[in-house]
Amino acid sequence: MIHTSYPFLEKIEPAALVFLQSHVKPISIPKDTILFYQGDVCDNILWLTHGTVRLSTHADTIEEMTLYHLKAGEQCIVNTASLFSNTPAIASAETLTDIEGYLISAQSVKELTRLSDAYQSYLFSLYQLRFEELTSLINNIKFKRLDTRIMEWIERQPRSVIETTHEQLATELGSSRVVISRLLKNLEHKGIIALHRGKIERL
Amino acid sequence: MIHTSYPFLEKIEPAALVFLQSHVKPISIPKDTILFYQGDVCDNILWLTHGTVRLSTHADTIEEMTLYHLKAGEQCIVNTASLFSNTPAIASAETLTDIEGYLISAQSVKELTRLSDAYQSYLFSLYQLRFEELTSLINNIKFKRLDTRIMEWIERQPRSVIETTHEQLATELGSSRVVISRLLKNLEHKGIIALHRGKIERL
DNA sequence: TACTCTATGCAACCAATGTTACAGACAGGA
DNA sequence: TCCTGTCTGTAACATTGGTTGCATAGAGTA
Repeated sequence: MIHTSYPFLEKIEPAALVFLQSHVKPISIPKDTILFYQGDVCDNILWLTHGTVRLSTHADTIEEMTLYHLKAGEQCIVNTASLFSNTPAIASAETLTDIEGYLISAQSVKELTRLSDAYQSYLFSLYQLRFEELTSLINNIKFKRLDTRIMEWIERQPRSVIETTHEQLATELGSSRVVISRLLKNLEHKGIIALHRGKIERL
Repeated sequence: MIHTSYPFLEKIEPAALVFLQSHVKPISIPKDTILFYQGDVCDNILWLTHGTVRLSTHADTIEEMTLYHLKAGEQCIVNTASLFSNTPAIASAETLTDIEGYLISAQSVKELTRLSDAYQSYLFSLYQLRFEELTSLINNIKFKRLDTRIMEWIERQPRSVIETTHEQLATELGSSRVVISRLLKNLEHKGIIALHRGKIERL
């Protein structure tokens, strides 16, 4: 039996729900696990109920940058796109926390899509969300300076004391540790933030 | 009566087809027309049957860059996303050629989505396509040098003699004319291309 | 031909970001 | 306490791309 906050479950058709109950598999995965690599072809779908997953792309080099974060109630679009069109995933997925959720096989997901309009429109709305986020990311990368992007990132965080290292922020924004440290120090001099070991404090 | 190469029409349900025939409006629009601006809320959908439309974002400044090109048989995702969720379009659309197509009102599109599974999966596949393109664009902007991006752009063009100005290529790639000219000249010195007025020749 | 508009070339300079290399500070465990 | 790994600070330098300003070349037309 599924216990989850997935939004489409509220509207799901009875037949689809019955189908689902026998075709999902609960799963727990520890922090810092790679779920799939950019280039893999996915053959099942993760429904995340607890925790966070980070999706990132990299080019030929080691450099990488975060595309978006997957949160509870969301199905990963990269995962979905790879599975449905049987093509290599265009990003890598890595757990940022211990996570819990359900696994659904490719076959079951496709069957569910046939059975449930509610599920289809859920997928559709997810695509729209990610599409907007990616476009906004392109705008940021292309037109905004890195210090501005750092500030906006800081302001997006829920708490004023943010537990992160400069290194982590660097991979999040697709930059290097040294550059981030330098710009953070500037922001501190301007009195906008305070820096501590492993923490950034928004003032 | 609709005459078009839209792929989902081959599989469309009879009832949906009947509905469609009385709810689309043929339209012709000249070259270099803005269809909508970034920030507008779209209230109808364009089905493009002839010509090309360019979708571009800009930040606060005048700088802009091309997100993707819309071709015959494709429905614009930015248009769709804005219409369905009633939110501002995240990009601007401009005709690159004279275009022909059909206009469908917001209401009719929503009705069509209810009536037709074929249409739904068409939309779905379009989202996947654009999603992959955007991710790849992010990768290019972030990790590739401009001369590489120019070369890849040149290689994507169907003919070896490409009719474009440096200025046009600059807005396509989100750069400036001077920089593009400089890098093109380098590529010419390396014997990769030849430059003529208004033309770039791939060697 | 002369005029004009557009496209291209080029030089000098600047700003943003990345790289390399090293030093010092903090925290936890032996 | 000492040791070790991690995190942060900082300087010097390289590179990419953007900007400004001007010169010149091609193409069309009066």
